[in-house]
Amino acid sequence: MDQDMSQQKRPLTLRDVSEVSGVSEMTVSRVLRNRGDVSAATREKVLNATKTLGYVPNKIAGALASQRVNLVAVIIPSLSNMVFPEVMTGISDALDDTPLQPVVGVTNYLPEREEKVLYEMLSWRPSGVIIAGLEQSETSRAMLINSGIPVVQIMDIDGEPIDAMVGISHRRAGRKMAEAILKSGYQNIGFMGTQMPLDHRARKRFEGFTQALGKQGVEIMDQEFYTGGSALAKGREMTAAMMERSPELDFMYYSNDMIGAGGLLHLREQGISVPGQMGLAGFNKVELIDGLPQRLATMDSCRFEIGQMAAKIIASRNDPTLEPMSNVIELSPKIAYGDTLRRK
Amino acid sequence: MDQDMSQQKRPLTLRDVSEVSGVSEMTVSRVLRNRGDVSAATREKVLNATKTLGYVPNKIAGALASQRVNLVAVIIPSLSNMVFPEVMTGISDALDDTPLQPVVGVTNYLPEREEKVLYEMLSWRPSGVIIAGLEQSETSRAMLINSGIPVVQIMDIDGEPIDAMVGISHRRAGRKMAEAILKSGYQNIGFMGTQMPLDHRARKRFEGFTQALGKQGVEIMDQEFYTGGSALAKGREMTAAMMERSPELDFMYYSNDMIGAGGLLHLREQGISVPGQMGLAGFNKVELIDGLPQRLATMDSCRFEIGQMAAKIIASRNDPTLEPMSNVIELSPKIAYGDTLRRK
DNA sequence: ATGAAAGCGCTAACAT
DNA sequence: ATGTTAGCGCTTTCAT
Repeated sequence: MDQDMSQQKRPLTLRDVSEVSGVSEMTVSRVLRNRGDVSAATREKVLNATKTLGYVPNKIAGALASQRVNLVAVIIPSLSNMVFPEVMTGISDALDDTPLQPVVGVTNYLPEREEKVLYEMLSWRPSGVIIAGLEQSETSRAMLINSGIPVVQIMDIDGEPIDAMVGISHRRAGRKMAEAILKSGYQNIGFMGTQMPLDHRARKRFEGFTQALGKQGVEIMDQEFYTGGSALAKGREMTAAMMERSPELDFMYYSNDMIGAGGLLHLREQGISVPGQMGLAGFNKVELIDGLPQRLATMDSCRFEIGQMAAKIIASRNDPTLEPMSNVIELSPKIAYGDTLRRK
Repeated sequence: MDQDMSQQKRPLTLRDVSEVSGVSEMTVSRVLRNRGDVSAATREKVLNATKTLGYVPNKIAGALASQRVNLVAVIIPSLSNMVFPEVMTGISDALDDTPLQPVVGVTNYLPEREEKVLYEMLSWRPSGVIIAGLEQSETSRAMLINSGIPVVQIMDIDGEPIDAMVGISHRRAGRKMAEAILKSGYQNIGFMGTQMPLDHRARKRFEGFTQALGKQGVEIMDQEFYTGGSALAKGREMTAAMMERSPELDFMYYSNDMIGAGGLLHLREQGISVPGQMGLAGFNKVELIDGLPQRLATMDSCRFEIGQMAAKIIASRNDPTLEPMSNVIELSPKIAYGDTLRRK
């Protein structure tokens, strides 16, 4: 029963499989990669050997030899944001029928972290890079360009891509929401969101929003920005404070659904009728808040599709048999009116 | 200004840096890794060369040569579960002052996916594996044992580890909650949770819970299990259905905070007083629901610390200068009574 | 303080 | 259908 347990430490190599199965390393390699013609008999032998030995190939060596690494670097600001796990799901989904595998790096919204993570990732020579946002540091841009690796910037398309980009126009999203709100008859509008410098996409939505209001002669009546803490609680607090400050408000636009949900809960507790006395809208369309007493008006940020398309671009660049794809893909988010933005 | 742009494709190698800086590849390598003695002057020259060239080292080659890969494989069932991103945060936190880097693999709760992901990960010969749960398939266990790599199983300690484990006892967690509920005077208890086979830890909590109730002669009065969908909405629906079915209930125990939050919202809308008429408790202590009208009673699952400790174990195994650590670390979750479980 | 040689475990390219 | 030969770009070890 017992094998020779004398030294269990050295990892197995192709050579070991070769010896056990009695064929050359090269043939073993062929079997393992389903390459070239191998007779069913040898194939069998080799597979048996790998199984009984418990051989796991060494991709490090394989990658060095073949100059090919089937990894896609995915660089995102955070995992706790709801949004990014869904992007990941889209990426995994699209990569599932390719040999490519995603590897995640998290930057915590810090440009310096981004540079470090990117450097680490690039040092593995991945087959592609998917990175959130259009605004990277000069250093990061230089690294990406220099690498010669396919790069897809995601989430945002308001700007110039390094290579390819797929996302939505946050400016347009902000504009569309502003127009819908005005059209519904609301006039006294407050805004709540994340502290801007941290979040370019929220900033762009805000810019689009105020711009579209301005075009119709409306100005934001009140605004407030937060950082950190539980978004639900923050939404609650900010909404309370803003109601206090600006009682004439008849609409609250939130830069994300979670703070919007907090606001909604607060208003309902106060007995303020939504969307009658007060309209509300958020952004992202997160499933998480689906069980609230009312469905918050929002706008889909298309994150699953974004991940999917980005991954498909990388895949197409790495497989000449695939259709080449456009380098700029704009997705069009639609307004979900829910129950907190009355329809005109 | 322009360099020779004739061929921008070939990635730079140590050799390129060596030529530009006028020192041997070996010395360049030393500088880049801060190894051995290098004069300040050469150091300077080399660093300049790497900077101007934009050289990024090739870790594939480095890893093959040094037989060392500074990656830690982290294998978790899902990213959209709230819980796991926090584990990741703990891991990153602990790894930040080491040369190690986490790489995430997601299994979607599927044993076959787990095997595949594990195989892929192991083929990169990481310095450690952190994997969620104690129950892996035979194949997965064999791979882990065979690999000779340090393995830390996390989240759960009710069982035998392959190598090391850090987590909480979910059985004990279930028991403690049952005892607290009974002590508070509730007697007619309903349970809602995820479909069991998918989630061993929820199952263990349930077992501990019913066992502790049984000890005091109490049986679960009603129970319901769900899969998929928005947890908040599910909690709402299940709670409504259960109230209908079993109007005598005076306590609802939820296997996670999100469905508990849904239940809470539903009950409040129905005008049922919590925790007077009905007590509630969840599990996990997720910050996400902090802004609800009442704080749900819950139990901290210690996920940040779990990630941290697991990462520290891996780090200590890879660095002989670090203190060796215990292979079994049990964390003790505390009950947070919140506003939905009255204190006796 | 610096350099030269060997080889990590695979695969590409060429035999046979 | 199978085997042989050279590396891939680094780091280890040993010289100098």
